[in-house]
This record gives sequence, C-alpha cells and structure tokens, in this order.
Amino acid sequence: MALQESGEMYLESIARLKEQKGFVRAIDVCEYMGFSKPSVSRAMGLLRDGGYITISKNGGIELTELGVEISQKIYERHVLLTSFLTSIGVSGEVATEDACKIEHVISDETFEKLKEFFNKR
Amino acid sequence: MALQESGEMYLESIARLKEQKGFVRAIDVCEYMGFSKPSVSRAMGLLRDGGYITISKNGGIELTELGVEISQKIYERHVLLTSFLTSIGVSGEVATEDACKIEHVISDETFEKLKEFFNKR
DNA sequence: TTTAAAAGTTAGCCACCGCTAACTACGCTA
DNA sequence: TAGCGTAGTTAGCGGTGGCTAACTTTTAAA
Repeated sequence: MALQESGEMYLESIARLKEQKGFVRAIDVCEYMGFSKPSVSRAMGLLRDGGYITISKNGGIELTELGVEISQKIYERHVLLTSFLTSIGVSGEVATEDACKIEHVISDETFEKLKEFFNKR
Repeated sequence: MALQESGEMYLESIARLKEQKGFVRAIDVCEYMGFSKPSVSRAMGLLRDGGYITISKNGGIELTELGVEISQKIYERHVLLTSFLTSIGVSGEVATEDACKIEHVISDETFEKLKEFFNKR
C-alpha cells in the first residue's frame, strides 16, 4: 500500500498534534484538519493497516517508526519550502498553503537540490 | 465548473499538439497523453461543456479564448519551473516531471514571485 | 447507578478520473 | 455497394477521499 498525498497529510497532522498536545486521538485530527469523524476514522484505519500508526484501546494514536520517518520527511519539506517561498517574497499565508501542496508532489531529487540551493545563497 | 488539475493537463496537451500538428482530434490526445479513448472522450465533453474547447463535426478540437488563456498560463509555468529546477541541478527528466506536478498546484502569487526571482538572478 | 455527552464506527452517498468491453458512425477501398 | 478499419461514445467498474445519517461504545457527571 503506497501512501497517498492524503495519507501524508494525516501523518503530518498527527505529528504536529503530538508535538502540541502530547496525546492524539482521532477527534483531535478531525478538529485540526477540519474533516468529519468518519473521514478521519477511515483514514486512521488505513494508516494502521499500512503500518504507519498504532491505535491503543483508549484511542491514543502513535506514529510507528515508518510513520515518524514519513511525517519528518514531509515536515522538513514543508519548513524548507515555506522558508524558500517566503524568502522570494511570497506572503506568509500563501507560502504555507503552497508549500503544503508542493511538499507532496516533488521528487527526492528536486527537494535535495532545492535544499542545497537554499542553504548556499 | 472549476477546472481540475486533469483538465489543465488536457488543455496543455491540446495546445502542444496544435502547435506540432495544426489539427487536433481526440485520438491524438489519447496517443499523446497515453490515456484510453473513453477517458479522453469524457474529458473532451467536460472541457466543451465548460467552455474551454469547441469540437467541430469532423472531430477537430479548438481551444476557446478561455482555453487558450489557461493552456498558456500552464505552459508558461511549465517552462519556467523546468528551467528553474534544471538551473539548481535537477536532472532534465525529473525537472520536467516535477514541473508538471507543481505547475497545477501553486498560486498565482507564488508563480509571479518565482518568475521575478528567476529572472533577476 | 443511571444517564447524557463525547468519541468512534458502519453504511452508504457523491465527485473525480483512470480503465475495459462493446457499441455506433464514418470514410476509404475493393 | 459491401465491408473493413479508424474514430468516437456509452455503459459500467475500481480506487481515492471527502461527506451525512445513524449507530455503538466509552467516559464522566448527576
């Protein structure tokens, strides 16, 4: 099961919530992402089946090693893309929005080159 | 009817084919994009209903003013993004591939800033 | 302990956008 | 003119990924 863009978004959100609140439930993801409970419930099931998260009996969601790896990858992209866009004059809000979209579609190669480029200028 | 990413891809392909061959039919779009006839047929119907193309009795596909506008916008993005990615060291093939994805998701603001940035360096 | 709110799941809808199978429509050639 | 090949359409499938309605389960308060 290859992770889709939506799956990456969910993992990223779980990681952010984990940072902010320590304990993450499906309902927290609902509020954070603005999606309905059934949408999140299904997504959590898929992420669990894919080995990206575990869900304990009390509803606590934890990222697995694999889940952490992916969420960190996406977060690193998010931060760098946002910084880059802001640095060339894009307004904060739009930079964040566009970074959110670009981070899921670019290849590893493009990201690495962009990172080198950004860090050298 | 807001145009989806796939619609933009179709318009861009039609524009490229128009340039190359002068006359564009659905079957040409099929070959160019690697999609089946029914997929293209449906897409053409939607683009026609949305006012982006016209289809004459002999099957010739023409972009409307709106269609031209969008295909040019996407093409301009494609060319600039490919140049930019190549310039920072991304290989030709990957640059084209990634440009193809980014071109559909970024805002006007981000594109304009990137254009300014790229032209000034 | 009873009950009500909060959390989560199940069932099923819709839109997007690929696909195959099978049909129709058209035009060229024998 | 019959028939074949090319082009295009219709019908329907499958996967992603939102949604509501309605249900069950869990938790917490009266």
